[in-house]
Amino acid sequence: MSDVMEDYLKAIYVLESEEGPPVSTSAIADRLGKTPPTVTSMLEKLADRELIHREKYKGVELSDDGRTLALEVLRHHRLIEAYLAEHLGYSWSEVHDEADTLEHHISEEFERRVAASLDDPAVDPHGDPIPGIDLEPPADDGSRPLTTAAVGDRVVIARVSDRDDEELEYLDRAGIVPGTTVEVVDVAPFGMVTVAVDGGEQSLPESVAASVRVRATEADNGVPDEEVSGA
Amino acid sequence: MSDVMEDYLKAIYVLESEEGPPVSTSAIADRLGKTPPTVTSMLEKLADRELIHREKYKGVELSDDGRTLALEVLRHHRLIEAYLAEHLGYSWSEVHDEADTLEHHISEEFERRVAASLDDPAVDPHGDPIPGIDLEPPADDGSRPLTTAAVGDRVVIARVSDRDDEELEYLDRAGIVPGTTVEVVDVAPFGMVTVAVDGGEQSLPESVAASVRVRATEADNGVPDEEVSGA
DNA sequence: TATAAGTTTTAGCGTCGTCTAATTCGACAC
DNA sequence: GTGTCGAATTAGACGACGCTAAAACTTATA
Repeated sequence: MSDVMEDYLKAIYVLESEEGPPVSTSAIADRLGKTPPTVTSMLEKLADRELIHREKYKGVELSDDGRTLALEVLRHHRLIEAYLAEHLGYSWSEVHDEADTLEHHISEEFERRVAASLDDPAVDPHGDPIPGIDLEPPADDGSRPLTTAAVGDRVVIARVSDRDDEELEYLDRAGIVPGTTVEVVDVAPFGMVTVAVDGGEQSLPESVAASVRVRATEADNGVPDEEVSGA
Repeated sequence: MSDVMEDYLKAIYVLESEEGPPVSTSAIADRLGKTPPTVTSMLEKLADRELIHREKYKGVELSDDGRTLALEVLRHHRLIEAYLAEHLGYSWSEVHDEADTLEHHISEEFERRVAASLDDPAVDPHGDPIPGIDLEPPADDGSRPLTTAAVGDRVVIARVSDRDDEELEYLDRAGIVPGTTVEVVDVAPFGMVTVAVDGGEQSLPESVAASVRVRATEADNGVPDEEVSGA
């Protein structure tokens, strides 16, 4: 397994979680910053090794082996993020890039020691679940995108996508961090969501709001109380 | 700079310290486990980038740029070794392999934070000097190979080469660790050195003794008191 | 249902780092 | 001086991974 293959598997895993299988060639290409032909040829190799199931022109899906490998990389990534924040003083918005490289280069021993020194954390600094040592897919945490909340909802920030550094810094400064409780004060027709946090208000464009996941506050029952789209 | 190039530069740096320039193609090939033609072609690339000076059929020598790069990698390596031992509970004989990989994959930020959390250490767990942030070559530390000591000398273990895991484990168990004071009780004609340590005695074959470096104890003046070989 | 638009794959190529086999070089002995 | 032997380089190949341009497939639409 090369670093590169690990990156493909991780990308497919995340895309499966976001959009469900099958995952398209172009979605992978976009996420990894490669051209579609490059992705096609790597998908052929992954299929040869039976890490994915592939139907030409249709898309791919992780096999059990591929999923296990993807979860191992994801476990590395999130443990490293947690470690950097906890023991080396990184802020939660800085850890992603460092972890993205290191995840491919640590030993099992290192993984064990880092996990132990953190007391086997369940989530990373962005609120994303850390796969366990058994490499089973983490259970659904009941969070949903902020874009599905309705005006008046009081919700707790569960996770913030770690894809974009600048966005993260912005949200950090705005006080929108995992664990904070916010109230939705407005949802504009073009998807802009405004929340009350810390006495102030913050408006988030749809693209950003979609990458913030929330959970109902303890008072609520955890089920969205609006229709979410059709259904 | 690829990982691979960094490995070549580091190897050339170490070989220059051990044997002085010029460094031969085959010495590099041996150290890195590559074939000589492979090394030749990489040396051409390093020379193109002016990281080394090269005379065909003669050997190579680091340029100033190349040396700086080598020292940066070495700084990473030794800082990581120190960090693993100090903060993650690795023993000093286990750290080498992990550091050998990670040294190529950490950011400047990570380097800074690790150095700070260790309070800018001067040596790694094997006793090897850690190049400073200025990337100047470390000054001679006055140590010399144990093979140059004479019977009756009392010396302090200064450094133990980190090349071989098993050798390291053995020396660790024998109590031959940086900082220990030992007395040389015998030097056999074929190079075997026997030292008294901890009330017991340990005999080391020449190959091992050569990779252990010692310094005079405080009582001494730091200058070898025997002729060392010709000179 | 025929065609256009968009996606995916195929074809063909370049670079990097590695190898083996063949050749050339340099140094030392005679 | 010349021959020989070990070290180094050249020649030629390969696998991994990336790209662009062209062809093929899918799907939506008219």
